[in-house]
Amino acid sequence: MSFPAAPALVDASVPCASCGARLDARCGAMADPHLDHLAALALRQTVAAGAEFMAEGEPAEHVFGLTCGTARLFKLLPDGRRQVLGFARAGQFLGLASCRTYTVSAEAVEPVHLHRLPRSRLRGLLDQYPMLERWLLETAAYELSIAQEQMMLLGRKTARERVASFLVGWAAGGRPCVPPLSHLHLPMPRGDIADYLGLTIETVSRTLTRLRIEGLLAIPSPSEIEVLRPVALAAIAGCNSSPTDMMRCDEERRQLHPGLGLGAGA
Amino acid sequence: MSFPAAPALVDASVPCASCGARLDARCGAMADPHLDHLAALALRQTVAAGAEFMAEGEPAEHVFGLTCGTARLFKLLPDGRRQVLGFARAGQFLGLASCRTYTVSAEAVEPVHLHRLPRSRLRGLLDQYPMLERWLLETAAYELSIAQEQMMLLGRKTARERVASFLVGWAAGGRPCVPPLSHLHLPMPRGDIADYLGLTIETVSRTLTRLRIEGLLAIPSPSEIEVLRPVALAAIAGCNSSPTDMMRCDEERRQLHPGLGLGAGA
DNA sequence: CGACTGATTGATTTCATTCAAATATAGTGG
DNA sequence: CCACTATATTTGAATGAAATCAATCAGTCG
Repeated sequence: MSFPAAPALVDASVPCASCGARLDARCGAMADPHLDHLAALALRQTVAAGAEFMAEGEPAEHVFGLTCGTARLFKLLPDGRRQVLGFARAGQFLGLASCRTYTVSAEAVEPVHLHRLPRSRLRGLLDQYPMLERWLLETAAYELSIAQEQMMLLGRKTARERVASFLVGWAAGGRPCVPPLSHLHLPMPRGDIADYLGLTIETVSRTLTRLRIEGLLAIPSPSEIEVLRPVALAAIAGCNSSPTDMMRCDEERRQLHPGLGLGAGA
Repeated sequence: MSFPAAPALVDASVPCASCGARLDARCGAMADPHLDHLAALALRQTVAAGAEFMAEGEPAEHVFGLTCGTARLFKLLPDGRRQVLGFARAGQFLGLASCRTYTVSAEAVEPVHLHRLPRSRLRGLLDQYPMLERWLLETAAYELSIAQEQMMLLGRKTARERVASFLVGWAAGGRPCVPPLSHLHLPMPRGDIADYLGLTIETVSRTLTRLRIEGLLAIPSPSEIEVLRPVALAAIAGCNSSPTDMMRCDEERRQLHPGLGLGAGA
């Protein structure tokens, strides 16, 4: 709806906008040897900004591993209302559905590099590398806890709290490692943020403006946000999903699987 | 908050309100041989209505398998606002957290029978039975898709659509098998439903009344609801999460793991 | 039978949405 | 390089759906 008709998948010669890498380069994620093997079996692909590469209801024939860029995961209601379920970044897996068809759609927010692995091959890999299955299980459990935190946000938080939570989460997000960034780059438009937070574009904009006026943020451009008072922002976001909690949680994950930082996918 | 202080865990001599079974009986779920083995290693326990048996933030020392009754899973904000994440019924697993502490709390809505398995033993079982891990992974992926559907509901549906979705989901829920029941028993109070749908008690009540006046429902008592026009109700609920979709999805799961019908847990 | 809890109904308020307009930003072709 | 167009964002005013505040009603239990 909010986005132009997908111009289909695109070739690889253009360097990735956010990391400069090309198709054959890996952007630093997926350092685990099992995942190297997995990557070797996968097709590499570049997806143009705005293009859909996974569609709710379509046969779930592949799993995807993002190596570069940002994607939005979403569902639509018949009348066009959209819920953005999360933003996937380098290192994340998509398409681990439990049934024959995808349950969510995914589009590139900015040009995305990904590995496309046929589901049939994944089955074989799982048999070959039991640790991979354990890792996927932990990842799925982690995704679930993220989704539950978002349910808390959508069901019970105010607009102000939602926007603050989003910024705090995005700051900690891609690199879950300490410390949360104070300068945020938001590659997605306001409409994506609104649909992620269960708000409208106008409310997101107004709320950001208010946080700016109150001196918590600076907003040099719509896609660049400077967090001036991170502690105050985290306080508004609510004690749950605080950087501290999430970091501790992520820390444990990293000890199990060094070199990886995963987030919300499906 | 909304519930009395948990009167701690209770002994086993009282028969389960909803199934009549006692501690040593299994209520028909967990027919899979691996799960039989799992059950043999677990402590059996009865939890009184209103009692909390899993607490967000506490060390995640056990996983739980419900054999009888209904539990609510929830998270709290510091100021007491509550989000109910789901209702667990017989056959569901709880406590498959990705980090050292539980990320959600669980309370019995009505008296609950459960198996309490030390996490350390689960680790061993996973090594012993690779299929169990695969099954858990599929379950987690399924839970995730349920959570995403709920995010759609919380972020983008109206009160009317939320209540309709809840009723449709509950009708299909416990027994995902066809056909959805027309007579629903709701063991949880209105406050639980409100906190599950991101609404207030009053709005839930008003909405149910309106659906009753419009001839879609009959409400002989607060906990008993008769669905008079299931198709119309499903239409209000929205095409997504329609009985048809969910049933197809569940059907696939059942082919993989006969004798089990799992739902939303964490 | 009162006292208590949970559910329903009513009156009013409020926060976010909707409708509408202005402003900023990015992209394109002359 | 700049005017011009299209798109995204911000801001403003009015509306509305659900929340809040406040009784009333209906079961339960000692």
